Amino acid sequence: MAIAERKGDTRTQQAYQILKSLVMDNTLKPSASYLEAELADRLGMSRTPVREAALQLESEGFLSIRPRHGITILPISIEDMTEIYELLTELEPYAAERVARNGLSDDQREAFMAHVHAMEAALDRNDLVQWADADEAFHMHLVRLAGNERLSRMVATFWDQVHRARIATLTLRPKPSRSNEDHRKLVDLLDKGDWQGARQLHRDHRESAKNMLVDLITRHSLDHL
Amino acid sequence: MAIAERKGDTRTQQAYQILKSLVMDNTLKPSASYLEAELADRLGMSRTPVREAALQLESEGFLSIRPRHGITILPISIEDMTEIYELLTELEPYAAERVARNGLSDDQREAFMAHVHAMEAALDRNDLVQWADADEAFHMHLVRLAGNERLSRMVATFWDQVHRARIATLTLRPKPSRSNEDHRKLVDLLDKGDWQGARQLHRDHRESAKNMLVDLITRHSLDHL
DNA sequence: ACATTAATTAACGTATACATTAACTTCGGC
DNA sequence: GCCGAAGTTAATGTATACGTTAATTAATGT
Repeated sequence: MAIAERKGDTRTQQAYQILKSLVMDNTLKPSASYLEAELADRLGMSRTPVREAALQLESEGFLSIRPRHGITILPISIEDMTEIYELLTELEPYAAERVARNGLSDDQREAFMAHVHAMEAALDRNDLVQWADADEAFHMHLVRLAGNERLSRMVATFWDQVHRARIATLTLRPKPSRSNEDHRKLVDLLDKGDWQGARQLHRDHRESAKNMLVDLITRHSLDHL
Repeated sequence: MAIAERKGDTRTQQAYQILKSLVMDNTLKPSASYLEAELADRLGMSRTPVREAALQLESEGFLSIRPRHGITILPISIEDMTEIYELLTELEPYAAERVARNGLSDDQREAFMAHVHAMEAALDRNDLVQWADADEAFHMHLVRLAGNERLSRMVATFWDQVHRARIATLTLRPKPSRSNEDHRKLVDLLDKGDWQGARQLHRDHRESAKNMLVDLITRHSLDHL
């Protein structure tokens, strides 16, 4: 069944969005291969926009186009996770520092707190997927406020790349109540303009997230998600 | 005149490499627009590979594809420079830390020193372009040794993006002899495993490079290179 | 002369056609 | 029964064809 048209104007953009979401929500399976024609069929368009979208997604690390083997969805290895989390451990604390240096407007603090509340509410409901969404929204809000366009795009891509792994490990990890606290504290430090504190707190936060995840994946032998 | 074939296997890859170098060496002028057909002609191929390459280059920030206005080479604004240098100021010191933590093999130190010597020799000859090349090679060597593939790619793209601006300002800036010293010192710290020193030194190095360049561009009203 | 609208053009987005070539299959030899 | 070579298939890379639509020009009315 062809998937409904999407807002994105050109077919190439549609293909990009749809394919990316199919990869991220695990509809297209990691390590599996799909032919251009196959995907084109599925999206109800010709190979051209699919190819263009696939090239894009390849350069962002979601899949690999191999001449006779089709389009292969790349599994997420521990090495990938490590690389990405280590970079996020540098980049997000930098964002936190920047935001703290600028201070928060009322609206901005509101937005942060809205995400924190969403996280807490989701956790109360035991809705881990919602929690993960709110968590991601919080982090992206932080990064966007840093005011560096390229930083935002990079961080967004990294989060997208590890999205599958995060979701997959959601039920295996301990309840992230500690994480919620951290977020509250961070907002406080940002608000106070304590950039050193904010940077350090967020760095620790990222580092323990990394350790937790890598550990989890190793212990459960979940390489190549 | 069509440009000679290049090693890259597929025409799309060729187009990517050639277009990128034409942008970087200022053959395709910033702010100027070129039609797909025009570029295809120039490269002696059809629009298809040119389009695919252009999409790639657009996502890397080298140009912008606007429906009826052709492919526009993006000029480098002060904001771009600032964004990029600030990110490099985070990312490269991180690389320095990683490398220092691992220590240097003999080969690795040799490679570093080769680049330092190339920089010094170029400076003696007053060959600023060669100096800039060696400088870039040094930094890329550092980043690659950090062992994070994604980090290498990001940093490489950033250097490529500001390449034009670096070259353009080369003759305006003071002789970079201080910079050469810094590089020597850095190799020393990396070798000794002093990761904190290496990180700090390199951070300062990056920061002053940023300030120098931004200052230069502002003073000479060179926005949008 | 200027503005508004219609007609024209041409660049792009997309589909399709086609040649190339790697993968697979089949067949024959050992 | 297994290995290798020739033949076949099919997926890709690339060119090209084509319809759509924005920009431009022409035309008309005031």
